[in-house]
Amino acid sequence: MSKPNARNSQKTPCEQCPLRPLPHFREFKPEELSFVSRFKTGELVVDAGATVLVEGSHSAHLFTVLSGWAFRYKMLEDGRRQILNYVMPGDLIGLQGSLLGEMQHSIEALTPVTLCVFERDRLPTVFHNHAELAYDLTWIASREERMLDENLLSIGRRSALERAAYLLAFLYDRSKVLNIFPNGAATLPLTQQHVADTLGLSIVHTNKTLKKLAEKTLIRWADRGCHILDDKGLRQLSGWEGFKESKRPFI
Amino acid sequence: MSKPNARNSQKTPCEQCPLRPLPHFREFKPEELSFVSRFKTGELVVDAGATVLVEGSHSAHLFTVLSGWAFRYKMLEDGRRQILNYVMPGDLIGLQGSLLGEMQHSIEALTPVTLCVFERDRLPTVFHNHAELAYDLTWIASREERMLDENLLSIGRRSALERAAYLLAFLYDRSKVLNIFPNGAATLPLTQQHVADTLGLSIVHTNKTLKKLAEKTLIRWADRGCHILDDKGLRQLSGWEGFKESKRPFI
DNA sequence: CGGGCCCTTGAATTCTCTCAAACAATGTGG
DNA sequence: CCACATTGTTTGAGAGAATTCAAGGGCCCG
Repeated sequence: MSKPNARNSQKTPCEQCPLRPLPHFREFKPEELSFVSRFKTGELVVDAGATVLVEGSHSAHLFTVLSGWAFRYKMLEDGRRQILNYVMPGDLIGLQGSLLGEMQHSIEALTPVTLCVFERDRLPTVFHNHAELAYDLTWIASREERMLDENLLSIGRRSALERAAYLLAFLYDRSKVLNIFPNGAATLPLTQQHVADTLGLSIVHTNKTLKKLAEKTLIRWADRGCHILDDKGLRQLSGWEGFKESKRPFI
Repeated sequence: MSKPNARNSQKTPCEQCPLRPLPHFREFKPEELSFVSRFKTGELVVDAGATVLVEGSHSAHLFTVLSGWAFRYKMLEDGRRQILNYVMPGDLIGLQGSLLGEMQHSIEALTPVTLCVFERDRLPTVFHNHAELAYDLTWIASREERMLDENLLSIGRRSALERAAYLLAFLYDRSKVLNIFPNGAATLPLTQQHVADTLGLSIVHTNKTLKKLAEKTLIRWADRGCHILDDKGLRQLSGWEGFKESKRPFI
């Protein structure tokens, strides 16, 4: 486990947030925006591979991902690891598992990540003075549940091939609306070990399964990442219908 | 899929709620109690085996379980079923998956179930006028996430025997604080098919796995249910530490 | 008494894991 | 620039886990 190597940098005002103009996110009223801008106390930059939060710790902060990818995971005592979900720009970190109290999972950066930092102990202000934002928080928690439900269905009941196809389609679906693939070609910044730990498979079998997907020209694995060639084909193979999500809130 | 066979019966006032006095739940202020009592519009009784909510439907209601057991599940097109979580007295139904919009999962009663009914479209009132209750809603969503995280870890990374032990310990842990085992002997009202669909295993292999737990005198399967003989042994075998939960809110 | 539901068991097959080894790409220190 | 270590990917083979198929038994209820 490497050190966070965290640097507090100057703060990007929320009014100039590069994510907020995206059509994927709901619009904010000016007063909401100004409150969030005051709620945000700083920024945190984390290296790829570094740990953002550790299971069992108490974190005084909530984070919103400004850029980069990360993942949430839990481990068993003997080292077996299960990746629970992935975190991308616009996602809130720190709400999952508990509002207060110990973190029930760890978070690790997959790429260099920039985080907006919020003080957890100012949450009551949100609930008392900003009902719409409080509603958004619950909505966000509910969205996370929906993803976990899907992942649970997948791991529990889909075959290895369907599972892999689902995961890649899922990550593609989430990321494509975030304008993070400038050249158009979607590359997921994962290793096969991450895929294995998400699907609940061994790395050897994961490799053989991904190879089958590549043989069907649904994906191509290269340059330490997964290139999505045919997202529709992946969804079809997995029997997953994709997200039915219009605009979503983000804080 | 059988019909709900739902009956609206007379309403138990929240002031006389049999669950609220339990030490497991946090105390309510009088005004919170009176608001919830007005928020509650009725009661619904559902037979064992009946479907409470169906995936894809729009439900105008939220429910709190007053008595009985149920479970949330999702299905693939070809009929494979994954049970996502169980629902017991004090649990809120209808928050998972989406605040508004289509249900993303179905719910089925395991025993006869009595539900307190709330109007979903009065949720904004909660957020605007009852910040503490709004906070509780988010807390409840967060608790559900924690359980889903644990279940995901279990299905993804635990062996069949560990998984079964975890599930039974988990259900026992949740139910023991609810005062629903009057005689002291804990019996979980499940069939082995339910266990199989929760663990992501076939029914045959589930049966053989449960038999091993019985041989270790951790459980006894009889009378259409699972008798917990040694919950500490189950936790130990599964490597699960149990809930670290003090008082919890409920609505 | 028959039918349905649930539990149980055995056997063959399929899937997935572990072990083992090798290769490619990258980065580091000399 | 090369030697070397590290990380990530690939492949084969044997062992182990879990599935499907098949059949039988117990119990409750109409």
